[in-house]
Formats: sequence, C-alpha cells, structure tokens
Amino acid sequence: MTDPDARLAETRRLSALLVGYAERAKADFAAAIAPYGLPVHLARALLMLEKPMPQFELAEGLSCDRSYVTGLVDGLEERGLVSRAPGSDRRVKILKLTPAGVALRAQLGSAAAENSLVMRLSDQDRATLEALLIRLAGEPEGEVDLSC
Amino acid sequence: MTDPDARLAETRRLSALLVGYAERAKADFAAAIAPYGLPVHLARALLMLEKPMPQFELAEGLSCDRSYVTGLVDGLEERGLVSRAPGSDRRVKILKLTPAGVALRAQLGSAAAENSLVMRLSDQDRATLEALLIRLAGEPEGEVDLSC
DNA sequence: TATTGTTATACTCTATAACTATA
DNA sequence: TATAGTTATAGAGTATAACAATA
Repeated sequence: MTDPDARLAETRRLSALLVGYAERAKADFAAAIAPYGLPVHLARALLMLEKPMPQFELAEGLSCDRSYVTGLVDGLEERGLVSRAPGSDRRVKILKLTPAGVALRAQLGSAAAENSLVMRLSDQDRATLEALLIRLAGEPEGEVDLSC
Repeated sequence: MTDPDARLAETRRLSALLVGYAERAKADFAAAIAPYGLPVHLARALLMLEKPMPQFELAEGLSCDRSYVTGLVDGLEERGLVSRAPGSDRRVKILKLTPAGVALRAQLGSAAAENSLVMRLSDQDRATLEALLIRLAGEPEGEVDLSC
C-alpha cells in the first residue's frame, strides 16, 4: 500500500477502531464494577492503591490535579476503604488501604479483568496486540504529555 | 500462560494500554485540528457528515442526545459549514455541508489522519493490528451497546 | 400515541486559584 | 521560596425533562 490516500483512509479506520475499543473497555469496566456500588472514579483510584502512597502520587497516577484527589480520598475514606496516615514529612498524608479496601480492590480488579473484551483473545493474540500497542506508544517522536 | 492470575494481570495491562492510546489519540486529534479554529466537538460532528443526514442520525453517530446535537448544529451553521434543509418528513431537518463545510471537512480529516500515531506503524503492523481489532469486534457474545 | 427538533436546566468530572501548614 | 493538601469556585461537555410541530 503506497497510495497515500489509502493510507490515510486506513489510518482513520484503525484509529476509529482503537478509540471504539477504548470506549468499550471503559463501559465494560463500569459495568463490571457496578454491582459493588462504588462510583467509577473512586474505583479507578482504589485500583491505583496497590501500595501505600502520598496523595500527590495518586494524583500523578491518575493524571489529575491534587485538588481532585482530595475529593476522591474523601469518598474512599467515608466508605472505610482507605485511611490518611501522617507521613514523615508532615505536609504529606499517606494513603493506606484498610482491610475492607484491600478486599474490595481485589474483587474489583478481578471483576474488571474478567469482564474485559481482551479476555476473549487468545494468549497469542493478546501478546501480539500488546506488542503492537507498546510499539505504537514507544516511538520517540512526539512525547506529548497526557493531561487529564 | 494458563495461570489465571497472570491472565488477569495481562488483561489489565492491555486494557490500560488501549485506554491510554485512546487518550493520546484524542489529544493528537485536538492538536491536529487546532490550527483550523474549530472546537473539537464541532470537528467531530463535521467529520461525521460524510453524507447529508437528519439530526437524529448525527446524534446516533456521535452516540449522544438529540438535544446536544441542536447546539452542535447551531455552531456549525453559524460558521457557515452546514445548512438545515427541510426533509420530506416535515419534522426532520436534513444536514447538508456547504461548500466551505466540504472543504474544511477534507482538511480536518487529512490533518487528523496524518497526525495519528497509527501512521507511524509499518503497513505490515497496521494490517496485523486491524485484523486483531476486527477479530475482537467480531465475537458474538456481549453485544453491548456503546453509550456516551 | 410516538417522534423530531428545541429550550431550559441540571449534573458530572475536572481544573484553577487562593489558602494553610510545613519544608 | 517551594510543596502537600484543602477549599471554593468555575468551566466543559453532556444529559434530562418539558414542549411544539408533525406523523
């Protein structure tokens, strides 16, 4: 395929497919966690908390502002899923999952993964897809920072 | 890989990659069309208008509400890019691109495709990726409708 | 009675700016 | 002076509900 027009057309189709899958993945995630009663943005935050971390680190992980994280952590704390512990730097608050938080996090993680579209691909296909996506992302040029 | 835990973990990685790509793609799209001065949501609508169609059909294409489309079309009409023509069913308004709309639509389409990450893949890789995505789409189970 | 498009309004998610306490 | 977290506020994007005209 050396025809530039065809190349553009195929690129558009592919981009649309990829974005469509990502939207589908988001919808599937929401559907998978819905039975657990935790709003989607809180669930995303909970899943980031594999290890204890300061709030600013969670903000980085979610690519969002610290001020937004305050609200997220409020929600998780109200539900008894995380606690704010003082750090050695006294400006910092360390987020730690409670036992309930650890348990729910595991459930959400499994539910989300099991409900994922990509679970339907064969091992081989998943490996191929992952390699392609990494190649796509990994190119040096255009290291644009993803904002929220 | 028969270990279910590893499978879940890989699935999560893949989903994250996919969603990350989509966010990147949206940012790239916005960057590509920025020079043309049309807000992103108007650009998306314009690109949907390959053929004349009623407003409700544009709403379907964009997976959004008819009431939102009213505002989008207002914006496109103010800019002289589309016109509302009466349909044979007199409840319906048919959206038609003006010559300026056709011209801008072509420019935006090319600019967006050229700026796409997918353009960086080799022909071979793009073909592989497309095949994978189509296979992912084609599975019978779970025909969930994508909402906004 | 159901549907198209419109209007007015409300909601969700997220950011910005200003503030406090610490470093 | 710079940074972590908080508060209050604002904005973008989009939906819901009620409506008029038409089917």
